[in-house]
Amino acid sequence: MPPSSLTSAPVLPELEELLNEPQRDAVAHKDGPLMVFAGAGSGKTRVITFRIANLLACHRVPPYRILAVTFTNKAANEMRSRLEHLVGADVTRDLWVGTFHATCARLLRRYHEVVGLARDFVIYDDADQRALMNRVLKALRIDEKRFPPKMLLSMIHGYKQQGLGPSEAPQNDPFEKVAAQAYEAFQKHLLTANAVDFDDLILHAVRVAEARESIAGAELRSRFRYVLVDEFQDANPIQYRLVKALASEHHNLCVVGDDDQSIYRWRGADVRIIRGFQRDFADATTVKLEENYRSSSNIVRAALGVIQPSRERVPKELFTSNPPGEPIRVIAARDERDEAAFVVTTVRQALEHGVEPRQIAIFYRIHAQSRVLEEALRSENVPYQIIGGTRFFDRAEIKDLLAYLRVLANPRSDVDLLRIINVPARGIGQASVDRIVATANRLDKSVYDVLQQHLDACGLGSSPAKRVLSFRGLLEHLRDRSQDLGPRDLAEQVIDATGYATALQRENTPEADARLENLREMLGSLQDYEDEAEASGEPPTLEGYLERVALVSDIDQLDDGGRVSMMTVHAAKGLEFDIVLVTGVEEDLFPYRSNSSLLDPGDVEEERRLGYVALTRARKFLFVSHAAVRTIFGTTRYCRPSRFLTDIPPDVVEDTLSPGLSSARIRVDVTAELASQRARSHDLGAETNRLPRAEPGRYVERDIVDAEPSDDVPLERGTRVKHVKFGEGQVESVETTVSPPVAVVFFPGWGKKRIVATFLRPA
DNA sequence: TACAAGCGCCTTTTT
DNA sequence: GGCGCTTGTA
Repeated sequence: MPPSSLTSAPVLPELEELLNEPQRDAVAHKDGPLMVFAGAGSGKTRVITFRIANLLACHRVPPYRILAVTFTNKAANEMRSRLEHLVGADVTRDLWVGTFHATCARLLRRYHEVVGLARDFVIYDDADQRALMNRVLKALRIDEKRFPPKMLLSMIHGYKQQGLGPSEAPQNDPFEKVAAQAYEAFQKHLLTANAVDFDDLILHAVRVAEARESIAGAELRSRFRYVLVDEFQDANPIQYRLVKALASEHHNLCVVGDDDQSIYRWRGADVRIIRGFQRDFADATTVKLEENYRSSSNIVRAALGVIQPSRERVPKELFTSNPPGEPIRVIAARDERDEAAFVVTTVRQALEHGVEPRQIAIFYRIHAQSRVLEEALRSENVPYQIIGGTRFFDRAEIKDLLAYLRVLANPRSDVDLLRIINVPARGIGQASVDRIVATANRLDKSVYDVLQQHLDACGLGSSPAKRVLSFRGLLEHLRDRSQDLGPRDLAEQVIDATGYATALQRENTPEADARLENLREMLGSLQDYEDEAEASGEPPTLEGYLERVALVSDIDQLDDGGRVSMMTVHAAKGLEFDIVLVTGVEEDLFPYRSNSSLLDPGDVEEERRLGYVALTRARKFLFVSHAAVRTIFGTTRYCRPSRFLTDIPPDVVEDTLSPGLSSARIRVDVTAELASQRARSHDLGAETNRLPRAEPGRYVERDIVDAEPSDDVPLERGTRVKHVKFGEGQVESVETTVSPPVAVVFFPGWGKKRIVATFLRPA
């Protein structure tokens, strides 16, 4: 359809307030490649949903010809529900809205034979992959010490993201040769098991879509008249290839994103893809949304201060018409407990002033920080919920039950079968399992086939063989039942007939009770699935449930508004709150640096973007805290305030002391130090991100007591102090970024001296 | 075979 | 500090 035929159509009124006229035309009516740069808080999701709604409502594009891809289920659900509001559920039902993986899975159920899979293939998660890789290494006699499975899997992951098959994998050194060998065997086993991993979902779909000579390929390339991608800055190369292929016939590829919010480089996202889109599609229209409707202008300015030193960003001028609002509060705390005390006090005050808990969020860089915060909140009876963390479907008992169900759906899935062959314990030991697996490898059969037809070839003793036979009988029984039972009832049968429930009841411990409770919760999740399937007019099937579970990270967090939220900054992307508290804003924690590795400039850039994401989540109040001493992973370290703090313009900041520091017998004036650090960095203009610089081995591991000043006067600029050798002097400045803290003191007759604070006494 | 003590490691996380 | 994996012992 030529662009001109679209432009005469009307536009949904809601789009008017968000965009100026040329932007509106482009988003609502324009065909061809379209790229929308949407700054934080600028209404990104609104733009993409309105484009879809406009295509449906004003241009009469059939819904099944539109594909909208997201990265998370949450984003997909949200988009779908917004569209239901705009154009009605009966229209949106036929839209293709989903995550990359769910969309590919759906396509592959249709085109499975093109890539050699059966229709009922199963999806392996990370743990399944590890189990499979261990088996592959054993069979190939590869030394796990020299070639850690984790590293091989990550190399394979890399190849798949580049679209390289086993035969195309590089083989330049011995390591790569082993990796290529493992890759080939790994894929062979997946195929035998009729299984795919997450990367394969995309990769297989790309293979189908790119196949020049195939009917399926041609069909797929012309299937979608409009393809839209949300959060495009998170795309990895293979995902980009996929959407390019899917849009190759109609050229209506619309991508929406913000390179400043690209925070998933470590999992393959390549920010250069969004930055290079205009180069790849010379005829693309670019729209920039630069007005932030979310945050106070102080918050916007603070966030801009953090992102601006970034070197390679696409130029954008984020602005807001909102009033300045409250200053950003930067809190210097003594240690992580003191920081947590500050957080709790602040949250309580907000709640007492009538702020709803759902409007308050506490962020941290890594999960390990959450425990101390949790304890503090719990002791003060502040209701909280943790978003993310250990996932329901990662629990052992849930994975066990799922493994049973997956074996029933697809008996060839060896990883699942081996997981449950002796769970609950039924006397089939490692030795027996090894023999069965060796036989399967030798005959090139699945383990299930070996149990069925080649048990005598395993060379088992008579009593192990008897037990294996009884396990085989159990599986047969359950497979029979799976014919006439719904997924939920079948799962209940599994829990009973396998003796799993009995084994847990016999344990009679709180842990076992919790596991039973989790199993019941999973039955609830099966029930939900059945109800939903019936409501949408589809028959509930075991396969349907398994696919859903494989592609959903968690049972949807019940979003009960009565709790304060805690989460990592990564989990916070896409959310917004009136009050945000960002904790642990210290060098080596945020930006994060692991014990071993140095920060390369690319890492710092990504951490900087992460900082930008954190700050832009706040609407009205923003608190940023750092501790002078932090115990994490069992060791205590001295911490300097993050370089990002010095990038926040000083005039939007108000420095604050934590409860611990303001009541300390001696006050080491951290805030004054921070202020002077900030003043210095601003003298240097745009180079602010250079200060202070990360260096290896900076942390001193020492007993925490050393950090606590032994004196009882506030030690800050102007304080009169006495020193054993130099006599009386006056403090000029205090450095708390070194440990123990050091003061620069002017002693008449001696001049300026740097003195460790503990050697000073009040004059 | 099963359980317990010991070692080593440590982001972020969806799907 | 805590989890997962390995090794050692009953």
